[in-house]
Amino acid sequence: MNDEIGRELTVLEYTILGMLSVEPQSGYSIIGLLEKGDRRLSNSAGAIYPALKRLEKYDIIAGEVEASNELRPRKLYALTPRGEKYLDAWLREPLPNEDLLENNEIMLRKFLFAERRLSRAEVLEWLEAYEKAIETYDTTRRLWYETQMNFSSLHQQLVLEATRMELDTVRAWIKAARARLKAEPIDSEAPVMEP
Amino acid sequence: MNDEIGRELTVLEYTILGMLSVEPQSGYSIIGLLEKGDRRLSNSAGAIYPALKRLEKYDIIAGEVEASNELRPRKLYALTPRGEKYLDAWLREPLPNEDLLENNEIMLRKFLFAERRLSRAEVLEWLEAYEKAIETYDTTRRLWYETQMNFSSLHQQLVLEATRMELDTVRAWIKAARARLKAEPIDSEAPVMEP
DNA sequence: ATCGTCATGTAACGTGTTACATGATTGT
DNA sequence: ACAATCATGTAACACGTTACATGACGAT
Repeated sequence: MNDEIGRELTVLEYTILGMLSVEPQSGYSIIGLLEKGDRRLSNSAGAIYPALKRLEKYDIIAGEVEASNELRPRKLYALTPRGEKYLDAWLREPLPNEDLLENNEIMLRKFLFAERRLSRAEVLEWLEAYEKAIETYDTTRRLWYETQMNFSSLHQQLVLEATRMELDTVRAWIKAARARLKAEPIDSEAPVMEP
Repeated sequence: MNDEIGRELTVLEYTILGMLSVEPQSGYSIIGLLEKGDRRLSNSAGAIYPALKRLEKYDIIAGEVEASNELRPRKLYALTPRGEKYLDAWLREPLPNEDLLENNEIMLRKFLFAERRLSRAEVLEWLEAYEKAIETYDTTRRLWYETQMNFSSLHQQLVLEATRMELDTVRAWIKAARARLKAEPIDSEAPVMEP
């Protein structure tokens, strides 16, 4: 039982942890979820089943064959206490100063899973941190290409404009999300406290 | 000299082709370009140099050591005629109906490289096709989650809202880009015709 | 004299891709 | 009877990551 894994989990692995945190899943059901939802992720048997085995080996998830009275037995995986720690650490992890727009999908995934794992206050803090990181990202980006703007061709200018628009969209979303979260009453079982 | 490679080139490989289409580059200079620009791509020596060797093996690019009078020799790669065909085929490739938002960065990269490879008319057609693909993407997406919206939690609703906003942004950008391209006069050497 | 930059490369490793294998069940 | 779906898995392969190796040049 190694306490240290020695590497960061992959996005796929964290996503699996997030899914399991909502409800125990089998390999097959995870594939289904990935097909419907996240298009960027693998969703192939050759990626999922080995990932589940790895996570089980690390004692991050635990699999159990569903009640044997079932005719078609599936192996249901659930988070171990250690797995919950890993998931929560990922959700609370400080935001990167670079690659923010590039990882916006991952940010949204984290936000999604945070609903059940973090308190409303923590989520609001997280959004605030995200907003600040976006500002930093934006100013450095502006400084960089203001020097180069003169040389830019038409297409280059348009691509830069696209990233600017995307940044503004993320900013607007964060603002809206914060407002929504402040206005809306807290869900019944949002921050689970029991073991 | 295999005429068929037997696989699709990777995004990194196509990006290298695009860079070489603007100007011959060495492995080291490509690393520099990737560091400054595309954050999502590898930019590590262990990825670039093997990729260049692969592309050279396929006769898609050709490397030549820079004038030996130079003290520090660098191997400059340029597109072969075959490589130009591969790049142009990629740029003209029909757009996917799925994964559009997920691949928006790739779309922008294509748009960037298209400036020198496609005619203004072709670029406008491409943008039109992109716009249509976005509409299809949007309607199927709406249909899908209108059925599930009732069950959505607050965070789920906000994530869906985020993707909706991103879609609108892409739409708005396409509109602006088309307008700009129609208004702006054509660059001097936009579609290069000489060998 | 040494450090940072320019410049090209290799080796081990690991995740994800593609394709295949297996078998029971449900629907037509 | 046959196809599609449920369900789990394996094997070959390959790209990218990390780390290391090498060496010349310019600056302090």
